[in-house]
Amino acid sequence: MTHFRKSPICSNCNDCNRRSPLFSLLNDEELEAINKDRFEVQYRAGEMIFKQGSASSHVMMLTSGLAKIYLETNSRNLILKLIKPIQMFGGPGLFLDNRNYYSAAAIEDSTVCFIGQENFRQAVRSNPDFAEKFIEHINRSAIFTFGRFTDLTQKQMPGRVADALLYLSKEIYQAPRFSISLSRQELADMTSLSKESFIRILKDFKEEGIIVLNGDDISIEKMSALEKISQVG
Amino acid sequence: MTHFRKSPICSNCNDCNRRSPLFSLLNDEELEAINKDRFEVQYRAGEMIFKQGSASSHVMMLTSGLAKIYLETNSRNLILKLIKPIQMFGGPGLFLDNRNYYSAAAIEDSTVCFIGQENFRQAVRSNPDFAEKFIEHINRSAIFTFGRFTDLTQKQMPGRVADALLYLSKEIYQAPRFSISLSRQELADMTSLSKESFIRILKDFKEEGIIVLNGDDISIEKMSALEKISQVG
DNA sequence: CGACTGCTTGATGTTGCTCAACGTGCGTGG
DNA sequence: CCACGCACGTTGAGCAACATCAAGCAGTCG
Repeated sequence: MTHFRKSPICSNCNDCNRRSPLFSLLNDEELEAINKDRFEVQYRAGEMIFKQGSASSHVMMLTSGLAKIYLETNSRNLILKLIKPIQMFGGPGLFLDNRNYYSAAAIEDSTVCFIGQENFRQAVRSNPDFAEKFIEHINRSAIFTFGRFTDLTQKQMPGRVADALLYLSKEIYQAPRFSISLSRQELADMTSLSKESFIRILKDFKEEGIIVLNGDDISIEKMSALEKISQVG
Repeated sequence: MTHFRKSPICSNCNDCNRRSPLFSLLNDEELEAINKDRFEVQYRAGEMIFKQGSASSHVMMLTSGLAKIYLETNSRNLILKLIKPIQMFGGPGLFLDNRNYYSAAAIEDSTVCFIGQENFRQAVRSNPDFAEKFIEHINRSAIFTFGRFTDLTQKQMPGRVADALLYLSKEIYQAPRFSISLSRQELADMTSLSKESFIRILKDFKEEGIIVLNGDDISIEKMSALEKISQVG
């Protein structure tokens, strides 16, 4: 089960400060205010962090591990993006109705830092640079979502699988070889395909020598071929 | 062609001020700053307002007419949403790289008010209430996009066509009967269907007595049936 | 009157899902 | 220790959903 840390990994916000471009804009006083009732929670792989529709009272930072942000629908889950350290998430309901418009769950064992919403809001109000940077962050998310939008509605199976592999390689693991901690179902949820279809395309890529596949270990052998497939859709 | 108005429809921002919850938060001085180099452009139906990828130097308000916001892809266009008076658009690249991440075009003859980006930015910096409200606006857009996302990836044809009709009826025309100013292709672009498929489903709805269809005139006869179809997908 | 554009309909082909079966590893209880 | 259940991954077969292609039709503009 989840475990509230008595002794947080970060004793103050300076760690995040060093690593997150957003919080480096706050002065000591503002950081102190945010630091005051900040707390951390640890999650085991598979555990839900928050659920779509529930009340959202905090802004969150992932400080270790790997998490998924996903939309829940009648039938399926749709993974919008993955979150790795140090990234902020939990935004959309903010300043609105304070509800979560997507769900989040840990994929690997993870640590999440919770920042009180009122404190965050106060920082936005008092510090224009911080506000601007935050708007920039939201806009970047929106643009990312647009990209996903066109990818998922316009491309067909091979293009979408290629997208997922490239995303994992370039954005998440930042290497051409990596060991995936997502299940096949979750990989399918990233592409809005059935897991059977995802597996089939993966097999095709393997047989064409584009990737070497061994269980959860993937090595992209022909990066440019994969990029080509991603482009043509 | 487009026509730069020497004598704008709004002589100052008070009109928008009255109607847009966002600008009502600015004081006279801030409004004056924004008003200073504001200008209006009129577009004829079908004309493009700005194009995906181009530089974005202004925040825009639609003050009359009807416009579409759409993503351009290799093959098709995907209409993200429609804009009616008085709504703001043109956001995502703001505070980032100042580029447009979607295209906009007039569907009916329209008037657009252009607000200098630097002036807008200054208002965000100087007025925390305005900043908050603007963030709220962006977040609302993001949430809307999430909804579209799940609708387009999870529902099949009848559900998507029902969504489009309900959107037009409830959000845009705000009546159960309306005369559509979008082409069949544009309606299809709202749903990410081929225009043939869209037409076919429309015909089905007509034959089932859910709508009365006469060219571009649509009357929704069985609203609850349509909502049901939208829900089950 | 002919060319053109947008709408509609039918016929045909492809894509990708569902379902079912089977394999494999892993934990649990006898 | 083995037997069993269970979750996950893999593969194949059949089918539903949707796109594409082609043709016809009405309105419009020169």
